[in-house]
Amino acid sequence: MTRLPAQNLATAAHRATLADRYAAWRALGFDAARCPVRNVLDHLGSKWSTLLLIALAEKPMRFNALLRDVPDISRRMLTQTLRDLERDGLVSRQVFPTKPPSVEYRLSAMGESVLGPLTALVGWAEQHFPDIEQARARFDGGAAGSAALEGPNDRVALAPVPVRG
Amino acid sequence: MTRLPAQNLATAAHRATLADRYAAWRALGFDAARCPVRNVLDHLGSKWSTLLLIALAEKPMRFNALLRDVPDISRRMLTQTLRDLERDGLVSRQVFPTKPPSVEYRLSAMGESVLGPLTALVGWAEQHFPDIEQARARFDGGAAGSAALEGPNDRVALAPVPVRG
DNA sequence: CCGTATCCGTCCGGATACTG
DNA sequence: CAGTATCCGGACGGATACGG
Repeated sequence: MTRLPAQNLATAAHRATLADRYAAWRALGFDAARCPVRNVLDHLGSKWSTLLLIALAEKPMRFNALLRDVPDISRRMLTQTLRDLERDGLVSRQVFPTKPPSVEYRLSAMGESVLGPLTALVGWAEQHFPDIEQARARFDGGAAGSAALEGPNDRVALAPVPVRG
Repeated sequence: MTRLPAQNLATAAHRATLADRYAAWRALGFDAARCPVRNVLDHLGSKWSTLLLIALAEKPMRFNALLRDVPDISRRMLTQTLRDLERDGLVSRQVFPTKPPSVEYRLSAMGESVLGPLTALVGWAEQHFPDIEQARARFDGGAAGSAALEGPNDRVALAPVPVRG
């Protein structure tokens, strides 16, 4: 009733786009090897890769600089994540034959091209972070806690679904 | 020399945006609990959540429908991922008191709002999937294989970096 | 300085069987 | 139909020590 029509149109468009791709993936047999979501996004969603891409977005950095900059990462995970990113062609590794040797990591052209979509998603995450924390708090303490706060928003079952017509 | 100036400007803007946020996170102590990337994107990047969001983008679905639709997912992971998405407020769960009971999952308003950024990222993944596969192939077999293919593209170390000024 | 190797605990995630 | 419980292998991920 009081919904925003513009927003509905926008999400409807996104729905259609995604539904089409989803159907296409299914048509291709939905092989894990051929599904971009499972092959590409799973890597990007890995614990540290996004953070590293953002760190490298600022400027090229050396190994120990990254180690200091991303506070909780361990040597092992830094090496491993950088290698994964390098393997996917998002980051390039440049060795300077100094003594002691120094290695610099920088975003490749493809790595820079992902910053756009990534920025959008990070922006969404920041914008909705309060809502998400609120939803989590409601969900976690919700069962035992206040039932009166959310009365009319809880959708109740009114029209039973026919069980597999 | 032959770079595209427009693209450089665009990525420069993204760089600046991300660098600012990164600096802001650092200023806040970089606590894991307060970093949207680590708190929100890690969940979205989880193995199945993106796929489920896309599946639910098409239309609301019931448990076993999702189980059939996302071929490789197990009951356990489907339950768990749906609960996580529900906890974050991206998916709502509606129980119909039929016999046997039926449960329908649908995107919440916030869940629909993520489709935009997600579509962008999925689009990027699809667009660059061939390049990524190529990069992987080069990286995996690259060390032993053809060195002549990529001659002038390999950046060599020319100017040694001063070791911590 | 830039990693690799090793050890080791934790959690992810699949298979199966069972309940309401 | 829609889950929960249990088991179990393997991957994730930290700490430490060592090598180039």
